[in-house]
Amino acid sequence: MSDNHMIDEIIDKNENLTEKQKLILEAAIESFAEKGYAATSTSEIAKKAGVAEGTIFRHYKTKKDLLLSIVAPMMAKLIAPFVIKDLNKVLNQDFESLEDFLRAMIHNRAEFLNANIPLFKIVLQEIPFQPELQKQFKEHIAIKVYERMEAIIKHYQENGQLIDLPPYQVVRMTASSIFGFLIGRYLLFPELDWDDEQEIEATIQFILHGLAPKEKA
Amino acid sequence: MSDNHMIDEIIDKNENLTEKQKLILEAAIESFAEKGYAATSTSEIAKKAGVAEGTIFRHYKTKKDLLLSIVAPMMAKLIAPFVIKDLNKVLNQDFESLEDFLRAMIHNRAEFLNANIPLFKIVLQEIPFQPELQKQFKEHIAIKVYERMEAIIKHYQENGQLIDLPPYQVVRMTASSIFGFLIGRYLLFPELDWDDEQEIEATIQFILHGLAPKEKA
Amino acid sequence: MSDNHMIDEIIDKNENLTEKQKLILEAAIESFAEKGYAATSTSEIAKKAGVAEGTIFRHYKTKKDLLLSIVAPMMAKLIAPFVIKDLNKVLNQDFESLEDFLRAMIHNRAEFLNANIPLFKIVLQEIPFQPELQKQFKEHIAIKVYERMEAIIKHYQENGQLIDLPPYQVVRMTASSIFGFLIGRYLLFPELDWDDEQEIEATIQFILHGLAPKEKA
Amino acid sequence: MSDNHMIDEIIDKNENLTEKQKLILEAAIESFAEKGYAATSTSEIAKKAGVAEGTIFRHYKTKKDLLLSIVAPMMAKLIAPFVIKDLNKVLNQDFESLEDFLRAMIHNRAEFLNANIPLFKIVLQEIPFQPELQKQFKEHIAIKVYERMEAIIKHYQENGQLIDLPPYQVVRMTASSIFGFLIGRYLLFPELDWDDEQEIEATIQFILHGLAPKEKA
DNA sequence: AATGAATGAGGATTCATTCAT
DNA sequence: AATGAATGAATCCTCATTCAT
Repeated sequence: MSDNHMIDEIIDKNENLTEKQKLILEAAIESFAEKGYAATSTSEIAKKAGVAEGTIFRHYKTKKDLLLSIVAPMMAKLIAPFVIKDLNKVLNQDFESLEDFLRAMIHNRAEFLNANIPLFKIVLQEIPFQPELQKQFKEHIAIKVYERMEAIIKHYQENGQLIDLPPYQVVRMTASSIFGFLIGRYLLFPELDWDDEQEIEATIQFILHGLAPKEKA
Repeated sequence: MSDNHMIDEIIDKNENLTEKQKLILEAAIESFAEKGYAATSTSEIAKKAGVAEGTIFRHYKTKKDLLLSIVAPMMAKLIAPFVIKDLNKVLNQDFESLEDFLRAMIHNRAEFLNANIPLFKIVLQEIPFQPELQKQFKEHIAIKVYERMEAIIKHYQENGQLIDLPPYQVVRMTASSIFGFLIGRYLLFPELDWDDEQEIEATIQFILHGLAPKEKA
Repeated sequence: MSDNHMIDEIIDKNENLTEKQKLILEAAIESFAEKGYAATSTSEIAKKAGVAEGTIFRHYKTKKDLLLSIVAPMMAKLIAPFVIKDLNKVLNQDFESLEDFLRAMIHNRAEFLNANIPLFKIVLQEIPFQPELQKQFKEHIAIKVYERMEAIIKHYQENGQLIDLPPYQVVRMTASSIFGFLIGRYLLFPELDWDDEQEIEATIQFILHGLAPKEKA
Repeated sequence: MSDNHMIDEIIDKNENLTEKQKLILEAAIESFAEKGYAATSTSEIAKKAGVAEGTIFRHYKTKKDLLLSIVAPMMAKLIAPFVIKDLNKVLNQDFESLEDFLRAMIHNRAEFLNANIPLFKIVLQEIPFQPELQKQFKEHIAIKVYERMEAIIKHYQENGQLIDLPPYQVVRMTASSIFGFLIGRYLLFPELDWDDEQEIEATIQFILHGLAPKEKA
């Protein structure tokens, strides 16, 4: 809940930024999300932001710089809860059941994404084409986050709440289910009526049953 | 197996196409998949295809035309098995168990995608930006395919093999799990060693358990 | 006389060039000579040539390419008479006296430059800033040409027509005198009335006396 | 010796200049000499000088102003020794022989240029493109200086030390020889080992012999 | 069917200059 | 005096598209 509204955070509350710079970032996020990075022109961003085109380049050396200055903090924030130092401790104390942990995590990240849909779209769409982003993604998500998740998974496997699959499979299946929901909810069919609580609950149950330990005879 | 190798099918075996046209399509697919539609120039495609720049426009009125002529048949083929007329019949006879049906479907589509990764990438990446594609996607996938799936889901729900959730949720969870695997397998970490049989089997079990009907007292 | 009119030769008579390409070269030469390479814009060249700006870049990858395609052949032609294979032979037979040789050379090169003043200006003005040109200049002029001149100088020193200074000094003084005349004549004060024959003759006499062998007692 | 080190004089010792102004001039001289006026940006100068971009324009209304404020005093200093009021008197008393006069002049100007190579480069390179400079050059060099030289030349012609050519030819040949040396020495081949004393002496002898009066029968 | 020269609008970026602080 | 953010025109260059051959 506390780290929602990335756009606010990386833009409005950032006192290092000029007024114009904020306008540029807002305009860039909107356009990149809507038409993609490559199909958005800097003149278009300038016009939307109400600044001169030169102003963009005073603050961001290149157009790609502008993109990275938007996406990099988003990726950092996106994975932040997975890399807080005392995730493990918190875990043992607060979430005795996997179900509660899953529920907390999903709610937390869903709220975060819900508050940052355009940024999320940009990240999803540009990672395949921007090697810098891929590098960041692999280094942070695939390594730091994965390490944490592995520990947590082993913890729940040891106390018998989780099937004994290789951790990466557990991660893949959980992540697929969660992102599958979020992508359907926010990117594919945002115009439909969604009962978020119920959808999340169903997703949690799906994961839990899908990953339930095998019954022993 | 039979409908694999889209690229071959929509290019090499298509006798309506000039030799040059085939070269253009191959070059375009390669470049679009690698750098994205917007970031690929027609002159680049011409060079890679070894044809004159003008030749592209003799066959495709615009660059977008070229994209659509690549993506539209791919989308059609992708969903083909779900819209064959006698899917339902085949179903009743061939797949008494949901597990067998799922296994057959996943194998079939995974092979298809495996044989058409660049095309799959293009579809995934361009749908968000091309309204024409979105329209096709929604009309075909979300409607035709969904109708079929709904029938099949109801069938398995009626004979007690499937949890009693709204069909769209069943579709979402199943699709998430399958695409989650495929995206990880082919797009995110293609360089890793994957034991495809085992991964698919684990995915099937995850879906089956996740969607197993509630045990009745 | 035969190799005058470089502009004609590198432009009008070159059948490899498009009509437009010729217009571009003419316009570029005129503008570069008048305002310098850096201060001439490609849009200006296009306008003067009556072609679209893009046309320039279809034929010359970059603006610098355009410059080099103008200057390189000029430099080659400029030094051509000094590197013809049988310069030495011709020399012995045709020019028994240093005076005749000097007169022939000066007339020849003066006519050449007279016919190519804008190109000569471009060469002079851009060499200090274009490393590629400096390289060409040093490799061709300073080495190939110098070797030839050295042989000729030694020849005239041996038969007692030339002072016994190091060849590079002889070259420097001769070149200074000739270029000094040409620069004054064509670049600094082209608007004055010059009696070319008389000026050249005076220059030749200046060089000859300046480089006359010391009288022996 | 006394008027060497123009850069020092027009910059460091000039108490009218702010500290920042001095930094700007130094940076501008370095950049203009290296890349040419047109190819040097004001932001580059600002960066090299360690001042804000705006600071340049506080002191120099335009970029061209900055150039002129560098070049004009250089041109003035360059010709200063030729326009001192009592050059003629000094002449009669101090330099009975043309040779001594030439030697003194060459040494003096060579030292001056040696101490101001970048400024000299800028003057040479920008005169062809800056009408203001051409005007100054013609008015001062070609007129004031030329008048003095004419008087001196006539003086030495009258006392039989100099050939009876039109003074402008004498000037041209002398100037060519001297500048020919300086350009070779400082601009074309500064990396070679030069024995300055010997080169200057040879140049003087070349001029003297080249301009020696015809022997009378 | 195929070419490739030609186009001119539009691309990202740099420029000299201004002005509020 | 000095700053540096802001400007928008101009920079070089690329683009998708056209058309005569």
